[in-house]
Amino acid sequence: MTATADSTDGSDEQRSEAVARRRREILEATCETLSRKGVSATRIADVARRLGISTGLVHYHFATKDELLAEAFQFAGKAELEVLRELAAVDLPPRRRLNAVIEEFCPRGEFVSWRLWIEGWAEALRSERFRATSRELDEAWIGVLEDTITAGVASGDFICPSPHDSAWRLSCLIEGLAIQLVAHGGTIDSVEMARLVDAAVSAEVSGG
Amino acid sequence: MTATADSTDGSDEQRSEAVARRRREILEATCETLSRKGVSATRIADVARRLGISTGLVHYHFATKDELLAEAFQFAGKAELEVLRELAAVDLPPRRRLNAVIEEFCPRGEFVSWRLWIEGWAEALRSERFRATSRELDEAWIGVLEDTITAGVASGDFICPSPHDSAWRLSCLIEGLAIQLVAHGGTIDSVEMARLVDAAVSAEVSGG
DNA sequence: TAACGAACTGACCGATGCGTCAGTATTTCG
DNA sequence: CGAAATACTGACGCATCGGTCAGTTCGTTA
Repeated sequence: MTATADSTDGSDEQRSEAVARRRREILEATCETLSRKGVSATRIADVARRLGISTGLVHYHFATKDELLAEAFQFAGKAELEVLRELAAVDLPPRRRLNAVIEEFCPRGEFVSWRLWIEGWAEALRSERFRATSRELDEAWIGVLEDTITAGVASGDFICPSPHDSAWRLSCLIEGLAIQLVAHGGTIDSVEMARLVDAAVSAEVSGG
Repeated sequence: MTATADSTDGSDEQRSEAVARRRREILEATCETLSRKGVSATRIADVARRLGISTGLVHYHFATKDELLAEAFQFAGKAELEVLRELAAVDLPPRRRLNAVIEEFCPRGEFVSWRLWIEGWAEALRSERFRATSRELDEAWIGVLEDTITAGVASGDFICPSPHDSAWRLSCLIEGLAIQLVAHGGTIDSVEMARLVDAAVSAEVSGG
């Protein structure tokens, strides 16, 4: 049986540690390549070269290129979800948690992840697997935002008629601004973005 | 001299009417294909087949595939800018104009244009020309929104401390929601989107 | 240490699709 | 009308790249 066989579930547990590590290496290399070159320009040879392995080995672990890309995107999504879970577990006062959540969401540095999400949206137009991953990630983000706002309303820190609606609006606002920052490059900077987001946050959670 | 030579400016004026028409046909066919299949899966043969012409003829009018795609995207952008200009020229009371502008912006029907814009954002990550077109379009949208809000403030219909900021936020909110609607498909519908946008509009233009 | 299977290599095959080009049809103009 | 320019065809060359496979290395177990 080849290592590729059970790729439908991402569980690495019962696979040998070495294989799991190799798969992870390949997925990470794929994500980096994906972020720099985009879906269509990413070659299996790029991924192999980056790791100093043969293209055959990539195919040994991942049946097809589509498989590899979809799984890499999912891998990145899961990593982000992990960050989210940790963020949700930290015990902070509502206002500070909301700031932390939004801070984490907004693009920073080289935009590696955000370039991936933007690629993902375009890919989601045609690929079921990309769409599912992208949706899942977004829903998780909105969920964390909503929970945070709801907690703040319960504690009396926030006034917000519909945490659900506010979470949706804030999440979408941030994504729209991220497009300007990451894809359009130069229309706004992170400071300007933070300013616009902060104003929206204030409006959403303190009054109707 | 071939028809391709002066493709740097898009001016069709001094070109023969027949050639201009042919170029337009090809660009329109390319936009449709682009919207359905995406940038990387669009083949010159697809465009040619759709028009019942040879691939050679496409190359006769457009030097390379990159050229063709970039110009098609720009063509779609210009068409949208045209709609904007008309919208801005209509004389309506501020509230109704704002509604009309937003109505026009939000995704409808088959999402043909919106699928194109989403493709464009991903492409803008690497292509200078796609980035320029996409930016230009976005700036125009924000500009129309800002002008409309400013007019409403001047007439006393709106209360808005910063039409500029509000226009940015509304535009980005709509783009973020469009991703959910068009790319993620099924997370929300147009009615839900309209509801979320309306609430944001009310918050932005009637109070601080 | 022999043997077996898993991990890995890299050359190769086949498909695909862009761009070219020699040639053909059509229009323009002297 | 004849000739030159323009519009157009479609087959072909050529490069690219995904996926296969025969063979090699490595680790593990009897």
